[in-house]
Amino acid sequence: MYRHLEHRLAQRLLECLQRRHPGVALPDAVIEQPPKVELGDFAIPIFPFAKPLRSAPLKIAEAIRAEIGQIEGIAEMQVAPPGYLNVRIDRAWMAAALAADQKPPAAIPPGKILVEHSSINPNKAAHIGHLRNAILGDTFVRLLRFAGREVDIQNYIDNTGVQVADVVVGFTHIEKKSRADIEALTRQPRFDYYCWDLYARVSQWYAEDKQNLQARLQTLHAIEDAASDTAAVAELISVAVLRRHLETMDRLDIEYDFLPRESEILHLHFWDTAFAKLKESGVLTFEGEGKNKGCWVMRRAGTGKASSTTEDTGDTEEITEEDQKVIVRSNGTVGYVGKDIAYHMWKFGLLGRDFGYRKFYRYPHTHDCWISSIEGEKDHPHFGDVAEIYNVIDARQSEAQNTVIEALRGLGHNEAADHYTHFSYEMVALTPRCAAELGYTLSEEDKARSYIEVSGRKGFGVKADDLLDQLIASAKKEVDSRHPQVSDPERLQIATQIAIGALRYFMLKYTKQSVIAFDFKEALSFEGETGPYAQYAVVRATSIFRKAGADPETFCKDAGSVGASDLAKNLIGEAANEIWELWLASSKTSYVIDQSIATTEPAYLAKHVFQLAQLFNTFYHRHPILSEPDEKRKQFLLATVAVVRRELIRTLAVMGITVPPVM
RNA sequence: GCGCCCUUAGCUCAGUUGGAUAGAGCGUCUGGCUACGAACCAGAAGGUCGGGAGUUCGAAUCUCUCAGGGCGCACCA
Repeated sequence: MYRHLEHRLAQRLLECLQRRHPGVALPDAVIEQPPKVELGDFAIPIFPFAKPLRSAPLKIAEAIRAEIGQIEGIAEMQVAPPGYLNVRIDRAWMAAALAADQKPPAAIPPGKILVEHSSINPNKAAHIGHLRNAILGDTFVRLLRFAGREVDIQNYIDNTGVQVADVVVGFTHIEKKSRADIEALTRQPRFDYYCWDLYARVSQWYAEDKQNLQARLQTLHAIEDAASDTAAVAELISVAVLRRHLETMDRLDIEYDFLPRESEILHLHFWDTAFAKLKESGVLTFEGEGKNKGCWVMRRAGTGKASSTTEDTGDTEEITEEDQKVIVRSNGTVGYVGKDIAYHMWKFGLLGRDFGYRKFYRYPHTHDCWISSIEGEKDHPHFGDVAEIYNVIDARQSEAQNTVIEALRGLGHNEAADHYTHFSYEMVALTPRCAAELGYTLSEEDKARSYIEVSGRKGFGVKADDLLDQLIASAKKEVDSRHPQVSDPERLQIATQIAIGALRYFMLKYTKQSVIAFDFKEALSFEGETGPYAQYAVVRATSIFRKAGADPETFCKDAGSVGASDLAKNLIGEAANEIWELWLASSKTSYVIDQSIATTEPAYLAKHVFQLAQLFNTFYHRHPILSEPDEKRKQFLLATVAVVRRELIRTLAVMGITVPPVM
């Protein structure tokens, strides 16, 4: 509702000014919130209009106030020095709409959106860095779906790269395991943990003797031949680890629709098709000399002149060696960026080829996750060919991402490039204290740092499942002591919901560009600005209704529970400001979700959820509800609780957080 | 060397398109449970928004500059 009113206000303001001053070019009106509720609900700074209208801000504000006329949902306007127009919402009108859960129609842009996230190398257990990626991506998907968009979720699997090859080397060269041995191991629980340790050992083994790196090269080469035994082993390992990753993410209610794999990009000749187009369009040039002799290269993103300033002749200008990105190596093999270009052409439906598909993993509620395959099943959903994409990939890969975008531009697909968003975020590192707790010896230099980067190669990091286990155990202890009368399975269920709430909120409360310095103490906290804080507010609200013998879901819909006159009586006036703030905050769900999408910043939603919960807790303490003697007043207070509860549950759900019945 | 990002309270971070007195959480100190559950609330202390210059009616926010930190810049992914 808040969003709707804001739009209406902006539109009417513009109309009013245009009527008064026909033909004058005016800046867009900025609508913000006043620092205090006492001042009003919207504040419009009039200063930007002073110059073009050659008049004092206060005078203009006064004129608008007098001439804008009646606006539905707006009660009054006040001019405030030095030049604001403060607008008050018609509180009873807004509250009635909110109580009835009215949703004004919003224009939904057409076209499907593809969100790619997680994309964990299938060679070892997922760690906290991967959790940040998956939680950001999954939350963004939920934001888009809340806004009415159709979304496909993809998780790109690099199953033919060095990382998988390294673990294969570990099994075959260090542990000398047979294919049957490995197959047996993959059936063990948490096979990904086994690989985590083995991967670290392999890195160690390479460091011991550079000759050992020969094994990596041979293995890497053998994997590319789909018929080889090595390829079969790699497939065995990568599929088993991938399955573990899906299980881990499933614990957090994170699901995928499709898992495109690099092996299919290779074997279904996506690259060959892309390569031909890239050569034809001149995006790729062949280097005849220099250090990149024999390679096909393109200009690295962000180097050289902007494409718009180059002459239209399209001559392939010389790219200095420094600015060259090798796409095809001199031995004829294609690198990661090249495969990514082909993949992204496919995403936008620009390649003219498709994957084979088969079912891979079934989520509860009969949702299937599909995986790429060479042959594939006859009937399958249609993937790719989308209007917009978001790639949740950490900030370190921004240059590679931009190179892919530039390749699309070079191919003439500007529209696709414009709808390609690198959803960039910073890594999760460990505080020195946390690293020490994990048993790592730190150099003096490291101790002085504010954070230390995790390293899969060294086996240095916090595994996702371990963190979840710890969170659940910690929450379980609390629930056990608070609710001894509840059955153990139920207590575990509650503890799990709390753990997920804590984890997801923790990963979402930081803005994307902030490096998270991970610390168990903070991550395991259930107090203050945390998920459980918000969950607790809902539990309290639910509890009130339980004791009142009413259903919070239907309370407001039941006709006559709270009449318009009661809303007005309880909401209008200075004394009601505090409760009104709570209603106002509850009205902002769509507004905040729009902002989060437009800025690709889920933290904005997290902040809002916390603020709403905080306002509710304050209200809760100040206003005893069940003991309220005035029955009409009591009904109003209950309606307030019902509305806040509904919006908290809604916004938490967008963050992937559910609320237990008690906690 | 080039490119991107960061520097706000003791610590960890918000601060949306430049707007009214810069905000949270944690920690510290002081209070509040005969309960609509204290995983909570009230209050206190704590800030030259890294330094400097500029643009503007107005700058934590934009520009320039200096200092400090991080991350990229492979025929790796």
